[in-house]
Amino acid sequence: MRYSKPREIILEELKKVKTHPRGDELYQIVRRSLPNISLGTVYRNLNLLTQQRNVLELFAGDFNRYDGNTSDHSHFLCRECRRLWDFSMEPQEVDEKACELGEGFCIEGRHTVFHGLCPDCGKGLKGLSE
Amino acid sequence: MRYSKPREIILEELKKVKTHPRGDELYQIVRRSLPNISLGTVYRNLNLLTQQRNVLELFAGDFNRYDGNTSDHSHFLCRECRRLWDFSMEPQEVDEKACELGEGFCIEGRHTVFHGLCPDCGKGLKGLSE
DNA sequence: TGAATAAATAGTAATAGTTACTATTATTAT
DNA sequence: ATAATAATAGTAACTATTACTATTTATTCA
Repeated sequence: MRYSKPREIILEELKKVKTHPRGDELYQIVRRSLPNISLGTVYRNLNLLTQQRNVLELFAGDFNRYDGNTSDHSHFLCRECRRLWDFSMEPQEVDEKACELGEGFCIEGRHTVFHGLCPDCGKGLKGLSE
Repeated sequence: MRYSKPREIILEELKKVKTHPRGDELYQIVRRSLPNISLGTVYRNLNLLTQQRNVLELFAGDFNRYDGNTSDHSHFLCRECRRLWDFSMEPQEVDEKACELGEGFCIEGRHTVFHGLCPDCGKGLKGLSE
């Protein structure tokens, strides 16, 4: 993969923001540094950076969101306002049935999605160890 | 909320399928029983049923998917084929760094989203206990 | 250096999942 | 039954995302 200035700035700006912007929201941010950047360039590079694991693609709420923080952490999605919060609590620490009113978050449930390669798509990989 | 035949069949059909269909996919399924049903009706009712917690809205992969099984369970998203699998393993059981080649699933990571009400939106609720 | 190459981009059009709208139909209460 | 109104069918509109193409730009190698 070849170096590109737009890609460098896209990653840089994503790492700066604490929220989890959608592609088009990040486009608006990046446009402040690169007024002529194209929306497609942002999306294309977000997909690239996701594949390289330089950014995290979050499927939560309604649209794809991107997170420049690739370290393992959870999120909290409010069913009312649809905001996506960073959430440091580990899944196993939380009694999901209880409304954690003390913390201010009323946790109604959780959903864990593992990701990687399924048996079909991981076949080539499996071959390496055989 | 008033009874409606379409809604009854939408829920019934969703509970039948083992996969996690998108709204439009479920529409195709329901059309076999109700040929005149409208796509908007399927989406509207999926949103309703989600609010009532009769179905689970899954944000994983790329589009909204719906799960008739509201019991607590995880999913596995393949980054290659984008299929979403049911996954019985509990988050805490899995060493995410290891490729679980024995099981056939190569787990590269996980993402947990808690859901409920954030401090702002849960204010009314908090008032009850004060 | 400086062409040759091919990857990446800008700008735009197209795609597709989802929602909004409106006239009509169907459910419920009186 | 009849009134009130929630839900629907059908369609149009919306919007996040992707595809396409001519152009620009980074890299290679003579």
